[in-house]
Amino acid sequence: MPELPEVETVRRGIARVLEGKRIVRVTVHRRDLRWPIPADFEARLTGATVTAVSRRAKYALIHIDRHDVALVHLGMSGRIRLDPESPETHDHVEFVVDDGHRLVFNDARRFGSLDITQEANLMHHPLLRRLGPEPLGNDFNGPVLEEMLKGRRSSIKAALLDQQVVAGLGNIYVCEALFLARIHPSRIAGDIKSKSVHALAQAIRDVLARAIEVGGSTLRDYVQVDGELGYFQHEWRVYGREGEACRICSGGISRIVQSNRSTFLCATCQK
DNA sequence: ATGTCCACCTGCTGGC
DNA sequence: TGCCAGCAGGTGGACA
Repeated sequence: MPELPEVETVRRGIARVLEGKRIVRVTVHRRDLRWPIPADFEARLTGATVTAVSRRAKYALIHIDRHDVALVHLGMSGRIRLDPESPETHDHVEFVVDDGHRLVFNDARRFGSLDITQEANLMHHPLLRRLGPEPLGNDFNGPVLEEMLKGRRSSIKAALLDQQVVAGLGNIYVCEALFLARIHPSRIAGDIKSKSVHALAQAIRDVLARAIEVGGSTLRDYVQVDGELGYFQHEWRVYGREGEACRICSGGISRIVQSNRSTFLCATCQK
């Protein structure tokens, strides 16, 4: 479910609930997620005060006043519910804070993961250390993307899904960004002209920023912390629209399969 | 090194 | 109604 914008939306929701609060109870119902939740996970968090909630790529990072950081990855189906009225299947972990609010981590497919590590080692964590630049950060722009793609012989679609090239994109936003930049997903990454790569970098920033903007609005009512797809899905230009009309040229949106995943594109607009 | 593919797991949909 | 194939927002690790 979650690519960078959804994780950012979740991060904001978590931050509002946790920041400055003391964690009074952590309950793990199931440890065998993508990787086992460490045995000392509960102990290291219980009694700690949350100082900040940040994000790196698709990881939400819960910083506590013990020089530790909890890593939260939602995988494909992970969600976080705030003060749920009733339990659901696949509720794996619960966090209770000192003002009574509860956050519940639910993940049907268990591709998500939870870990805890020392703050000083955070960026050396095996799951974080190889990540490429944050697309919305100051370290990402056209020339940087160009450098990352130089010599790459994979398709641009595959390259953008590689978290070492740019961190946080997934299947939806890669499709959308390539459409905005009018680049065909099958193009060889390293062969794309400089000007197009620069347009692509901007498209990536634009589409992510817009999705966060719209996703964030669902949070205003305090309902979902959650990470359900926000309202941005109504703005999808190609993703999930096979057979429908391109919003630019009215031609049909097509679906192809690249590395066993669906890619959506307009073959007229994207060259 | 780089690129491609599989595996991990559950739930849902559409066709028969 | 049931069954089955195919699909789903991720990604580390095995392999060529």
